[in-house]
Parts: sequence; C-alpha cells; structure tokens
Amino acid sequence: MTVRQDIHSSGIPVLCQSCEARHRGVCGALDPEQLVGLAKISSKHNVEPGVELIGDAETVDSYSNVLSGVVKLTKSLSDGRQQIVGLQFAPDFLGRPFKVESAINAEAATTVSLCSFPKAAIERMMKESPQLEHRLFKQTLNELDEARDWMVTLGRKSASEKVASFLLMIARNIDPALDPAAQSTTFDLPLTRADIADFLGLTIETVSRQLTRLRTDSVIRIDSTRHVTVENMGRLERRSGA
Amino acid sequence: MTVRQDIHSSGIPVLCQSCEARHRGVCGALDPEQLVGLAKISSKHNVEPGVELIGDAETVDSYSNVLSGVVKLTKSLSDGRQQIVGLQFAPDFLGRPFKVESAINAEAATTVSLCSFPKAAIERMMKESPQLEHRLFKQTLNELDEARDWMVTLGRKSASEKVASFLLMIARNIDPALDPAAQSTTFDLPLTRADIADFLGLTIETVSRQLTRLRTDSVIRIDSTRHVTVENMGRLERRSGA
DNA sequence: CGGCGGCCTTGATTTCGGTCAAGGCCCCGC
DNA sequence: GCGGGGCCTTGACCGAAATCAAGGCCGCCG
Repeated sequence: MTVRQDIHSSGIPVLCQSCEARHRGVCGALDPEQLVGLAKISSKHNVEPGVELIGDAETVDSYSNVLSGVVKLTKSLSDGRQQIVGLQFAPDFLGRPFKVESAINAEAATTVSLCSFPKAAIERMMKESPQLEHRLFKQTLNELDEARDWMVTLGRKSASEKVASFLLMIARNIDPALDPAAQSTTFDLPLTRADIADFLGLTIETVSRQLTRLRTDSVIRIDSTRHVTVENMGRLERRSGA
Repeated sequence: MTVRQDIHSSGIPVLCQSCEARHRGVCGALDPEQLVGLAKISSKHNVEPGVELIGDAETVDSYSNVLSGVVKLTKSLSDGRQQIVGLQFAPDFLGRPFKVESAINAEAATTVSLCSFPKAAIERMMKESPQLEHRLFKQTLNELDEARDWMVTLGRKSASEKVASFLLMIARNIDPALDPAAQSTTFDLPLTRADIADFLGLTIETVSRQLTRLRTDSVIRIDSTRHVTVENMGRLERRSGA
C-alpha cells in the first residue's frame, strides 16, 4: 500500500517544494526519503554570466541541476578557437558522471540559478537507485540526439540556415510550453553574438549580417540587441533548412 | 544459424565464447545465466556495404552488437544533404533505447558482422539488471563525448585539419591496441571519399585534394585508394588542429 | 558631462572550399 | 578484348563566409 505523500507535500523538503527539477528533472526519480537526504547536502546558488562552472574549486566535485538561466558547454582548440557543444536549460542536469576530468568547460551564459550536490553523494544514490541512473541515462540520450542534430547543422547548413535554426531552437527551449503551431513568439537571446557564432561555427560578423537579413525580410523583429520577436514561425522554419 | 546448448566451459554459450562483446562490449555486464538466455534469442549475421540497418523490416525491432566492420550513422536534410553523425566499431552496441522511431539511419560502411537481439528482450533485461543499463549508459556517455569532439571539428577546423583528424580517429579505432606513441601505422579506410566528405562536412573533391596534399607532404602514403599508411603520426597530429 | 570599453553593425576585400567539368583507374560482365 | 559504371583525382572558376577596418550605441565611472 503506497502512501500518498504528495497530497500534503508531506516529507518533501522545503527547498524542493516548488522546484522544477522535482517534476521534469532528475529529482523526479527520487522518493521523498531520498529527497530529504539529498536536500540536506544540496545548496542553491546563483552565478553571473561569464563565470566558469566546471573546473573551478567550488564545483569541480559537484553535480548541479539548472534551475533557471542558460549554461553553455564549450570545447576549445589549443590556438583558442572555440566551439559551443551544448546548451543546458532548466531543469537539465549538469556534470559528466563517471569521469573525474572532462575536456568540456561549462560557463554561465546568462545569470544562472543552480542546485548543487556533492559528486560522491549522487554516485552513491545512483548505485542504490536504478531509477536515478535511468533518468540520467535518458537525459544523456536526449543530449546525444541534440548533439547529432547540431552536427548536421554544423556540417551541412549554410550560414543563414544556421542562424534560423538557432533562433528556432532557442524559441522552443526558452518557452517549452510554446504551442508548436504558434504563429509568433518573443524572447530574450541568452547568448551574445560571439556566443552564437561559437555555437554555429561562424564569425560574429556573419551572425550579425544574417540576423539583419532576417529582420529586413520581416521574418523577425530585433526589439533590442538581446530581444527578438519571431513574426512568422513558418517562414523561420522554412529558412532553417530542416 | 543454430545456437547450441552445450554449456561447457563455465556455462558460456558457444556463440559467445570468442566474442569480443563479451569482454569490452555490453555482454560483459551479463552473468553466464543471462548470457545463455540472450544467446538463445540472438542471431549472428553479416551485412554487405551500403545496406540499411535501421528502418528495414529485419532490424527495426532489434538491437545489435557490432562484431566487426564499421557502421555509419547518418542524418539527412529534406533536400538530400547528408551528414554522418557517428561511426560504430566493434564491439559497439547499435540502437537507440527507449524510442520506437529514431531520426537516424544506420548503414553498413564495410562488410559488417552483427549479433542481433529482439528489442523487447534487451529492454526487459535492462529492467532486471541495472548493470546492463549501466554499461549502455557508459557507452552512451562515450558517444556523447565523441559527438561533441566532432562538433568542434565540424564547426571550427579547416578542411585540411578535418581530414587529418579523420585519419587520426580511424587509425586509433581500427587498431585499438596501437601504441599511442607509435611512429607509423597502416590500415584500410572503412569509408569511401563520399562518406568521408559526409562525415567532415566537405565535398568529395576537397577530401581528395587534402589527401593528396598529405601525400605530397609525405605525412601519409596512399598505397591504394582504400589503404593508407601514416608515415609520421606526430606530423599528422600537428595537422589535425587539436 | 565626457570619455572609455564592451558589444554590435556595416562595408570592402580576400580566401577557402564549393561547383563545374574532364579524365583516369579498375573491376566486371559480355 | 571491349565497353560501361563506380569511384577517384585534378584543374579552372566562382561564391559564401572570413578577414580587415571603421564606426555606432550604450552603460558606466571618473
């Protein structure tokens, strides 16, 4: 006979009660008891844009849930060329299990709110709770799908298709509840032009030119450098190559 | 192909006794009893280059281990542009868990030998044996790392760096025992020029030109169109951008 | 207020890789 | 042997995006 905990939120830590990660994120795989245990050793904190999240003393030994904001995962060549290899939105899980050192850097692209846990604690819970590992496995499979989608964009799309694809992806991630059939939508760009360039394998100038072209063609409005309104999702999709 | 039941040598099925997947592959996560169960419903078969592995009637409901050869994973845009998003070598596991339909195509790049299992059986075993899921999780994490490495190559490297990186990757995968410090090595290219182009986001002509350049610069020898000898691994590495 | 620095846009020019075209090599079947 | 097709190479030319360069906008701080 299962106890119906959720009716009175009985047993759910205050910290977690309104947390998105408990629903769509990895914490959804935990029972109230595990949640209490984890909440005791977790800490919530905010990070400003530009701050490194992996590799600095504070977080090298921890995993995190992204509660809000956008984290960029980057890789660099020795001569400084950089490529963004992933973006993490709430409620994604941050950190590479089973590896001490990762060749990937993580950096806050916007102001980011994180809920962090000691690495050891998560790995212990994973051993005890296959459900948790299962949840992480599924997120990893999704990230792999996304990475492969972007490989197509990087390898085979033109600059204008890349920028259109990027806007489409952001629109869908910033507002996950967005009606797929919606005609228009408006949002803040979580990335600078330089970041967008690093994401798409382009230069800043090319990104800027393609954005102006989308504007002059009335596919988007650029309300301010960081705020965009998509006038016509259909036309944007058609320009994304797909 | 008949799977025999004579369970000698500590209960390991004949089919599996000399199988690489039992050591480095996912079958290493199974105990002899599970191995016997799986062997009963598994079938070994060979596939010729060019044959689709996912999406055809035979394999849509199955997972496979790659026992030898190379499988390419591709994605296409609606207008026919194609990108290879992954290569699978022995003893990789083939198939996307937890999803009926994948937007990815798999095709034999060389003659490939597979050991296939019904999808349902694997998913049942995963539920019962967290070790199996764990092993698949780890392979997926590796594939994600590889995908992200290739994103850097696709987004930020020049044509000549791309071709050098490709040769390096193949050399390391074809001969996993290769001493990392080895000066030279020789191998068959598992891909045609067209495949290499689809992998690197280039055209056939550019791949061909870059290969000749590596040859005229004495970094490699092209013994025949499909067989290459790397004369100097160090120089090849330096040309790969890294 | 005025100057400075970060971020972005726009224009002029260059270059890398794509496109178009021709031909070579090799296997295979007749 | 001969012809055809698949695969690869090479050359000439072209164009998309990079590079180089200049200037605009805006918030911040002295």
